[in-house]
Amino acid sequence: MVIPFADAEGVSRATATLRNAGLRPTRQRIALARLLLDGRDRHVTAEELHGEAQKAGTDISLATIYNTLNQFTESGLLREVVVETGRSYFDTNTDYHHHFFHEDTRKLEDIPAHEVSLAQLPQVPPGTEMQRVDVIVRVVRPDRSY
Amino acid sequence: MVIPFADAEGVSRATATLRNAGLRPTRQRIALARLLLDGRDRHVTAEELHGEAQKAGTDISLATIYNTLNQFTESGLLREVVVETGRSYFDTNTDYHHHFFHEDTRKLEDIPAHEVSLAQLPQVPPGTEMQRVDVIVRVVRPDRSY
DNA sequence: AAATTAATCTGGAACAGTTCTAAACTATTG
DNA sequence: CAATAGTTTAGAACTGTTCCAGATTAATTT
Repeated sequence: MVIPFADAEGVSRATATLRNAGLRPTRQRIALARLLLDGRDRHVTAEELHGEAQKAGTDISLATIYNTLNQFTESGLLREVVVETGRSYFDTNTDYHHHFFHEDTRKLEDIPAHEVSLAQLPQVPPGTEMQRVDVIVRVVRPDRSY
Repeated sequence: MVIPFADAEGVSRATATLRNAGLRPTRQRIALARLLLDGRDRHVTAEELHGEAQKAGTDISLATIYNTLNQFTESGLLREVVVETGRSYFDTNTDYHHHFFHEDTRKLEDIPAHEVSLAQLPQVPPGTEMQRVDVIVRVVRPDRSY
């Protein structure tokens, strides 16, 4: 028998994190913060997170999953990564870093910050300012069928 | 009065391009090749291209626009660029290069190849090979409202 | 600690972009 | 010019996401 979220530790840490971010600590947000913001570097889609929450014994509607992922992203607790159309990935690592994208498994993997370096950044178009640079290294498992 | 596609030049060039790519030169593909593959560097969405084709006097169904964009991409005449979920951009420049993405106007702009250089590429995960590296520099028009 | 209020959550409908399907059409081949 | 293999099409279907209006819950006031 699993007692979901029995440890008060995680709950109060999640609560603090949410308060810091200016988000009211609701049952749903606490549960998601505990699943997501526990220090591990992860890349989840809304559907995946929804599944995980179910598995952890918390019923959270998909609409709330989406709302929460967006709110977490807006308040800097998560970072959104775009690698394919039609599917959003949310990264629990908000530090500056880049990604491998496994085209065949559709999984993201962090590239340690120091392993890519941009020797030269372009001058941005007049009247604009740089917001962020995304580097995506797309990899595949080579086809050995020939 | 506009005579659409009156110049035989463009038609035969487009036809040749399509044949080279192993694509049967149909009325629709020729029209799209002429709109798209004329040497200009452009970034179009399916909807935009659909609109352009209409304006040029060619009725092409949206399904065909999608089919054609995908076929052109598969055969190397176009390159797909992913910067936002839910919307695909097709780039007529298939050379190695990177992009600015204007977050506010949702427009892509090429970064000349020599203006970005990756000093160091990461070692790819074991068992995989690098397929492509995408660098997206996201820019915004700064908010001067304060 | 009840009442008030403001924010949040929810299921389901709506939506956008894209792909699928099966029938009609057309370029190529013989 | 008939046969056939490939292509186009309208519309349905699909996927991921957002919107909505009513129900619920956290915070605030009394």
